[in-house]
Amino acid sequence: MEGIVEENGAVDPLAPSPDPQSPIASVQSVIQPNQQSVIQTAANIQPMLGKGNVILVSKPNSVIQTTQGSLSGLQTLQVKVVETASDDSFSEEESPKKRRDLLTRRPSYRKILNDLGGGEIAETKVEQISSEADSELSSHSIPYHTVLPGTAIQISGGKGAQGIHTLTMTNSTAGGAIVQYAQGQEFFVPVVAQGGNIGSGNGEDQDRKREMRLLKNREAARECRRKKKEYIKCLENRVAVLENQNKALIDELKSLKELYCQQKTE
DNA sequence: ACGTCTGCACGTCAGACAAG
DNA sequence: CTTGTCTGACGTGCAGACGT
Repeated sequence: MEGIVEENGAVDPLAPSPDPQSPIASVQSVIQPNQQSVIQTAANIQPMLGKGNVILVSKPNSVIQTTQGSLSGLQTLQVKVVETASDDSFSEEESPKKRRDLLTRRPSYRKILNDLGGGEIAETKVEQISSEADSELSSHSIPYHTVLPGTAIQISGGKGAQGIHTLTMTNSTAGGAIVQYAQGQEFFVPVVAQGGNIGSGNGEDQDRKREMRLLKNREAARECRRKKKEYIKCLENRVAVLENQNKALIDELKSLKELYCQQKTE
């Protein structure tokens, strides 16, 4: 099956792209409406830019750019100019909410990173942290319901200095405590009450819920910041690529002008 | 040494949003 | 509607650079 590379007509470079599994790969347009398109592709869709593939662009005279810096393969590409829906093409029936979503709502960093192919790494990293915490606990035979009375405990793994882990209990509440181990990794350990129930009263349950929420939000905030940084790096890279491209185009224009003047005077 | 400034990372809250 | 997630905004603490 032939691959189709379709220009994403969105003006916003942050606009979400379609399902990556889709045969239609998305490339993002980073120019203003009614201007010629600059199509920038990620390296991971390079294989698609081969013979027999079709690039759909919504504007004539578009420039196609790859991160590889080579356009040689594009000679085999077929570029089709297609009519695409403009921003004004929303039907009256389109709900205001959907319209607003499509036009103004900035996609989340998670979405953006997924589009950029970095989402999976982020997901696995988070899961890895949790599972590492799980395995650390189980490997040291600390059941989740263990009461941790001290503020810090050390557990030797039996393999010398490398096996020593420090668990620091903080934010201790009636409902439990947040335990930090290794490098900033932490988890919540509910305290077993006398009767064996987790928590005891309504207020304590509220406290525990609040602690859990704060902990999760803390981690979410960290993750959000990490993604934001990654995203900003991406944008900076794109700026660099576009600046280079702009420079190259200016040079090309210059030489073509010179050639034209030369031929004119002859 | 000391204060001040600046940048960074963090925790928390609030609000928007999505999923069930 | 409820609950959980994401992210902007705000305030705080810390470290390094800089001027005095």
